[in-house]
Amino acid sequence: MSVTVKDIARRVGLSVTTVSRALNDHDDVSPASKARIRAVAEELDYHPNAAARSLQNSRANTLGLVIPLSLHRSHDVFWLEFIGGMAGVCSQRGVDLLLSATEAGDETSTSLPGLVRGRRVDGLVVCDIRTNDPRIKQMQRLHVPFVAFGRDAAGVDYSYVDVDGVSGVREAVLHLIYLGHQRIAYLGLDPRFGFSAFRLQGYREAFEVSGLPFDPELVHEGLTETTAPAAIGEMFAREDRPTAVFAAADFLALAVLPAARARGLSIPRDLSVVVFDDNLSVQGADPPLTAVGQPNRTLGAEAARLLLERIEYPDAPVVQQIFEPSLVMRSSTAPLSDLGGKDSAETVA
Amino acid sequence: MSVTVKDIARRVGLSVTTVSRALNDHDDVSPASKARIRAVAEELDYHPNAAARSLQNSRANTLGLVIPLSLHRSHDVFWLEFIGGMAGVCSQRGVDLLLSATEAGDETSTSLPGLVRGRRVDGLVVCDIRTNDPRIKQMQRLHVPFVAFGRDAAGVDYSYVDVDGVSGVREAVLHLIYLGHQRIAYLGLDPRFGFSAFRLQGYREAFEVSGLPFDPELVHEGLTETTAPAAIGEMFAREDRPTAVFAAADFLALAVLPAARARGLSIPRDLSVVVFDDNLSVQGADPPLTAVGQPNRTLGAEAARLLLERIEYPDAPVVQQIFEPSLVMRSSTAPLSDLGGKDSAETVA
DNA sequence: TTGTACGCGTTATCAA
DNA sequence: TTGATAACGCGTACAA
Repeated sequence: MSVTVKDIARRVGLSVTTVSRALNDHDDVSPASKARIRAVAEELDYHPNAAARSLQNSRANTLGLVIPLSLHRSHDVFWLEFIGGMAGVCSQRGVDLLLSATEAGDETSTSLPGLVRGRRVDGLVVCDIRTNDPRIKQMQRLHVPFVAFGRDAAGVDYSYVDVDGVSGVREAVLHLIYLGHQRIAYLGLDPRFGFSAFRLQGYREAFEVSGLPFDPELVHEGLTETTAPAAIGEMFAREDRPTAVFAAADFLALAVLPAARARGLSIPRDLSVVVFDDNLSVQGADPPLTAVGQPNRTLGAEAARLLLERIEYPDAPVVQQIFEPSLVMRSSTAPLSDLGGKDSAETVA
Repeated sequence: MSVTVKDIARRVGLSVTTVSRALNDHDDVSPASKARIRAVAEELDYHPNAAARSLQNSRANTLGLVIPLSLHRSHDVFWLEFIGGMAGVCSQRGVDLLLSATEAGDETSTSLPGLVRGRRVDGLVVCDIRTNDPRIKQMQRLHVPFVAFGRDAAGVDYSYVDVDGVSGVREAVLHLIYLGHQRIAYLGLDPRFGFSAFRLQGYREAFEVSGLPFDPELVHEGLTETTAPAAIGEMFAREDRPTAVFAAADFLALAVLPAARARGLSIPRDLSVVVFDDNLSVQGADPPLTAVGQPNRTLGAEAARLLLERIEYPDAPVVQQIFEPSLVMRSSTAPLSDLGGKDSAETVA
């Protein structure tokens, strides 16, 4: 059935030791033997048994990615690119990528440390860190090599890769403020996500920096696909409706568009919109939305690199890598038109 | 470092054999021993070494997913849901999911059969089957358990999961024809993709069925993100521009919208649009697009199920599962307005 | 330069 | 009900 070193050894009339060394390119094998052994290995289509190898050198040669596929809206395109980034680095470095997609409530499944302790993987990239995430402590206690994607507000004693949500949102909101907007709504996700606090903080900072009053009434957190439309509709119905909106996710921004249209609000003339995370749905919207872009692929790639390093040098100091998002100007933002007037629809950028 | 059965055995004063059997819930261990052994295992946070287990029973307990992440537009949301579907079934069945994301040109990396022959995985779900895909033959020759997602036009002797691209497109185009359209453009992807032929065939069949002339001039294949805008612009510039468009991918449809706007064509009044694959960018477009929806998650889940079955019963007959896509009516399609008139913009659905 | 012998952690076989 | 032993396939001291 399976071809093993033994088969090759028999075939070439040498010992398994020599075969093993030849295939691993040790330099204490005669070139002649090496050549023959390799030829035979090729001919027999030999592939080393990964399990045996793992068992021998107690390394799985595999990275684990723990990702909450069903927690977010399942079609959150961000993750695909993140995965792609990790996969690229993995294939380049000759390690495999194991996907552990945790279902929403199903924390019981495989314990994360279990994956490592059972030598299924050598380390983990853990996504979607919540504030005060118990998984972090657990992994630290068990000395599981890991890199977090995202961080909880408090902890700073572990390696992570993250985007600077504070500055990303702050710049986005400042952009709106520079355009003259003062009543800027904040549409946010579940505050339990680690990034939620950062994004909201960025929003507040923008107001602080520019000395504008912060109105808590304009902050809507915990919005979901089902609750967003109603909340947005209500917001627009009010007398003192906002003149601009920051949306923490694509689907929130896309819910704003029809709601605005329904009330006869034209974008960007009557309402400016900025969204966090740039993707096809945001670019293809009408009008294309000004967005806070993250280096999706790079985030995944760096997470993988950091993890590999961490596995190799477990005692190396913690590395924390924060990427700056960039504001991509499109045509959903414009200067506040004076007194709700209808003529100042020029974009200043 | 790692806790093994030996540690447990020492601790409870029994043999490793008994420990192993207790942990695997064999019924020839005294309840008392079982309880003690389990307690100690828990206490020591024991996790069986996956490699050792694999080596012993020559099963990796892992499915491989071979997916072309960078080949398509990287943010093709479809794949994320497909992966989610597979991951769900895997976690439910207690097997792991190994992701092998092949880079565009990099066919050399790990040979697919190698993954199985090296016992890295027990079988493969292979995506993005091309016409006459060499990987299929290779896997068949080496008796690698696999399930394809997609099929090449010819082959029918392997297990696959697929969407009925022919009927999906045919119904979509017939919908347009029923609305009175005759000049319907076809915007397609690289014809080397297995599904391309099916989709184009669906397009042709719609014309055959309804007895309308088929105009090859209206067929544009091999469009990419970079080439699409020009091709579309040119198409609209012509005197005999189409009155409706079928787009084989989200980004193609999203490229149609601004091009139409630029020429003063209003959708759906002057131009109807149908797109293959339903997702957020399509739903959030203005207007929301009539789309051919695929059961993304189900496709992934079924692929995983089929593969598990195939691994367990390698000699069972081939299973080929074709899912019917469904046409989701939205507001990008409307009856052909007579003589380019501007008043008959009612939707008939 | 090559071969012998052992161990990685687990499970299965067989005997007690 | 339990235990000793072998085996899975590989890599590596150590000896030759």
